[in-house]
Amino acid sequence: MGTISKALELLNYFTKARPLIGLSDLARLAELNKATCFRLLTELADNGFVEQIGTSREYRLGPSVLRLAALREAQVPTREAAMPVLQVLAQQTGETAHLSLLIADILRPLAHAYSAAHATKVMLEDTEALPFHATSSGLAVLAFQPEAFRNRILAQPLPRLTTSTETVPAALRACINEVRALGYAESRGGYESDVHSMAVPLFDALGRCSGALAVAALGSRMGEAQRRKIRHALLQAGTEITTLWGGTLPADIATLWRLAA
Amino acid sequence: MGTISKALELLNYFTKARPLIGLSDLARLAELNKATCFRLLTELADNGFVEQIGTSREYRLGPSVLRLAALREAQVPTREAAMPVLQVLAQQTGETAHLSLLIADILRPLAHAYSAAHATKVMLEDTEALPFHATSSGLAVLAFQPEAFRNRILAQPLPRLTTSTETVPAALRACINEVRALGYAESRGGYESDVHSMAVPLFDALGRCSGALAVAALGSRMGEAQRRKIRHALLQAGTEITTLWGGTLPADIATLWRLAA
DNA sequence: GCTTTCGGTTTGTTATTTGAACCGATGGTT
DNA sequence: AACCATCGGTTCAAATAACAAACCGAAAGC
Repeated sequence: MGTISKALELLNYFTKARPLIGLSDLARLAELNKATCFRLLTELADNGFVEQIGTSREYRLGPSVLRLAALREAQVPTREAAMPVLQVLAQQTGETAHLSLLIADILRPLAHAYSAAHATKVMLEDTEALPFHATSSGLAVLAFQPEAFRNRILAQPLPRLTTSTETVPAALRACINEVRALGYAESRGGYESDVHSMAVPLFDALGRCSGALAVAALGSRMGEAQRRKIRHALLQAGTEITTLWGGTLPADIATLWRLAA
Repeated sequence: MGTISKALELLNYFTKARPLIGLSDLARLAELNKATCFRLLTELADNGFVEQIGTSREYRLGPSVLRLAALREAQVPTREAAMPVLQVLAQQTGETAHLSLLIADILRPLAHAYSAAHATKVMLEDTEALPFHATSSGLAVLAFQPEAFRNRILAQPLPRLTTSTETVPAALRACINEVRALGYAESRGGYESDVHSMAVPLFDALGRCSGALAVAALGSRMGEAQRRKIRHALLQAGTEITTLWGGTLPADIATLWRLAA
């Protein structure tokens, strides 16, 4: 791995749950030599990608990312365009809606919207990456990636997160085929035991699946009527976001979604 | 300069006016060998900081920056917090308000708001960096930096952008002293000949000046009454944003602003 | 006051980065 | 159709920057 990747990877250790990291900590997390980590950090800091917080000497993400993100959104309004649709989706279904993006082989939540309908809801403030094998979003994305990508993911260790987590590659491939046949994915407690979720893939302008849109509900609220409602809202919102992104649904998905709607 | 800085600097060449850049172009812009540039770009692409646009093979900013920016805003709500204040400022003054951040020794516009009051307004869609010596924002920031920083900037070439641009370091130092004495900066056509602007410095939680807030007006509309109005609105908005940032105004500035308000 | 850990620095060794030349493909010009 | 320039991308010896371990002084815990 090159130096640049190492430096950029450092940025990934900053999370909502852990916004400040000290040099030694970060070196340990990234499994780097302290001197190396220091050099990487100072160079990142020189460019405004991290900054040091006065007294404690810890590091946090810097202001450079703001400018770049504003630029990216201006050119490809990803988050901004999806946000209102996400909110409507949460409100329509009464559950938590969230959108994830496939970035460098990792599926990362980018935005979410909560519903006020229930006192209990699925929270995902601190989720940093969604496991492909254990979430509906993961399966939805996996189903529409090149075979090589799927193989790479399924060859990795697939941790059993709950008693319901499917961890057998062959079984997961069967799930994935089903996702392709249905046009959406479903997970019943595969990630957290009492969370039931449904997801649809999202496509970019080149027809590649670049993310997923999901609704995560408490398992106890997930009756057949609710599933139908969620599926319907999800397919509609998925179409909408893909359109807003200037994306194109693969013909078969477009057909499936139209029939189900 | 290290490899990381070279790579991160590549990201700076993407602008609103130039969102897509080809390999050879970028290599020329950054004055890098094409092979080097290619390696940097692929590593950036591996991490989602740039991506290649299908057919044309040009590069653009990638989705990674979105995630990082969302994280940064969650911890330090810079842009989001300032935006509404900026809009009010534009509306109150009837002119263009903009906010810039000091990032790695460069003053970069981060957000702006236009007023609907006049058919003619100052646009700054494509501005990527504000020269310190020729803009009110630049002078406002410069006035509250460590002496070493000022020296560094004033030792660089100071291009004459208009006939009104002040380019003599000694004269600029006098201007800067005046800015410190007044608590705000002013530029009359130093950047663009028919644009007159006023700016105040913004401070972070450690009392360091980390940016500037400015109102840019057409010179023809800048009478004494308008100047007073802008100054008043600017000082108020500057106080507000600094507060929202959890920042602290230096005691002397706080006094100056209170007296002028 | 002892020990650990912190952020940061120094050093010689090592491995990565670099840049000129080179590809095949593409697209305009004559 | 022959030509030429330029594109994105690749190769490989030479140069340079990254690396790990040991070391600092300062602060914190005990």
